[in-house]
Amino acid sequence: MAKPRATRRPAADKPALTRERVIAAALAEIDERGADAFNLRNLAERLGVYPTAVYWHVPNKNAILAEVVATVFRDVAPRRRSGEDWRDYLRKLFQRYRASMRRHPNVAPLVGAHLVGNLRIDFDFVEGVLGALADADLAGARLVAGYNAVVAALIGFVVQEFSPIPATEAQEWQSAVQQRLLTVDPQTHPVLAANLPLLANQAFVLRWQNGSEAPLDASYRSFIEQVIAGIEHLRAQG
Amino acid sequence: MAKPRATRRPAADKPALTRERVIAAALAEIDERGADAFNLRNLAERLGVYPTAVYWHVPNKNAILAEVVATVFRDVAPRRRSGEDWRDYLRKLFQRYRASMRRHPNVAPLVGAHLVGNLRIDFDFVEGVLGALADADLAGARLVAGYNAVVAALIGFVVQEFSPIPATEAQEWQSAVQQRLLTVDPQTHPVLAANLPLLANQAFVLRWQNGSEAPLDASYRSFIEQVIAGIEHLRAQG
DNA sequence: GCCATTCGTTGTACGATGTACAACGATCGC
DNA sequence: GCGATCGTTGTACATCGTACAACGAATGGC
Repeated sequence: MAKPRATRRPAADKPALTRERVIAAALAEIDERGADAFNLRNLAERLGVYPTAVYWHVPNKNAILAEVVATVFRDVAPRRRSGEDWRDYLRKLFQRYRASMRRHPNVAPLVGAHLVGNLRIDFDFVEGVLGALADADLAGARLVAGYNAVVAALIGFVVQEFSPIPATEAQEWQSAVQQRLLTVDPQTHPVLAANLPLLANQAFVLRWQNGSEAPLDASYRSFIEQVIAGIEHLRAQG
Repeated sequence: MAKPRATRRPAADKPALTRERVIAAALAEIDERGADAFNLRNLAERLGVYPTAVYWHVPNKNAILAEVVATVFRDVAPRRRSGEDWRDYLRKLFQRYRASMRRHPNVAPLVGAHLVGNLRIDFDFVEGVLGALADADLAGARLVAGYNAVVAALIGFVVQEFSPIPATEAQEWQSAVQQRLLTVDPQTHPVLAANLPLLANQAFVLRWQNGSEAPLDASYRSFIEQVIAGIEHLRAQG
């Protein structure tokens, strides 16, 4: 649907509804209210339009969400500089991906949930990763394995870091986790008990805030190096 | 809500509604229809009960979903055998986690989406990972970094591997991806183009089926070794 | 410069869904 | 036996996605 060959309404009073404006407004809605609370009526209200008007530009809600995700991660993949070390390229890619997510943390649950919308077949992204790994002398099955590892790691860490707590349960969740942590039994869980202060709110599963409020910067930096070490291991083996 | 000190209805004709039966039925519903299509009316129908009856045993829909996820991953963490190499322990944990997900692939989107429900503070799981890493001589900040890396990797890969395509769009999606792959330009995306046959349906973002239909066994096996190599790298550095 | 056509929006409507709430009956402790 | 409590029935409502039918405004052909 929608073949807007030219702006129809030159300048009535509203700035003319376009697919791009719909997506941009949707992203703004999600940023402000969260992905769960996102709905078409609020979106329409923001656009100053009836709810069903947006259906002219977009087939359905899911398409909007997919488009929003694609927008957030447009141009994450850095251009490959000739002669650039593949390690540096991966470092840059990981940092940029996380930076994009940090700008719009509320889209995190949308990214993790579906195959659809996972970087919707962004060939530049794929080629970026593959090119780096090819430079690391990976080919064939090892190239595939390396690629899947990088993508899984990249998306996995960041999605989990920034996935938000459902707003309605935020306070209860916070104190529930904190209380739970006080009940750790040093007999049955010695390492956890011994490292509680270090882990509390700084480790997956043991957090009560997400990456927006309690970013895992140090862990992520280390994670990138671990991923690279994993690739080094992969290329070293037969 | 719900302090069933004893089975109230001994054996009228229905087998008595309990929290456990509600969760089990919810899991069955999700297995059959997918997480998106899950709703309380179908759940109630399966239980032979009015929709609002389940509210006696469970506060709301989200709680059901969280409980379902917890059920699927109950006892994923293997017991730590004394003297067992930490590498072997991690290998086992990774394989068991994936096996659990494979049994109930439709819960994958629930796992990825929210902090809540992420292995809902299963201390045994946490202690398992921490214990293995402590055996690898990690402590302090490096222990935290290793733990976060392992959890992110573990959940990230498997969630993405098994996250299902929304059923309604399955066929269109499949052919859309396949067609898209035929348009790859070897000039701008040489590595991708050269490896298309290897990557098609076997690599993230380039798939049209999920892990239930096209499992990434080889990639996952390699991934586990890469994670371990990452940990080795972490312990080696200052 | 008029008019049929197409585009984009306004309105209306409906079915699905989560869940609040008030009966109401069955069961159990006494 | 009887009152309190537990668990279920039944009703109701607000919210949401989206189908569908007008309807008006810009446009291009004449």
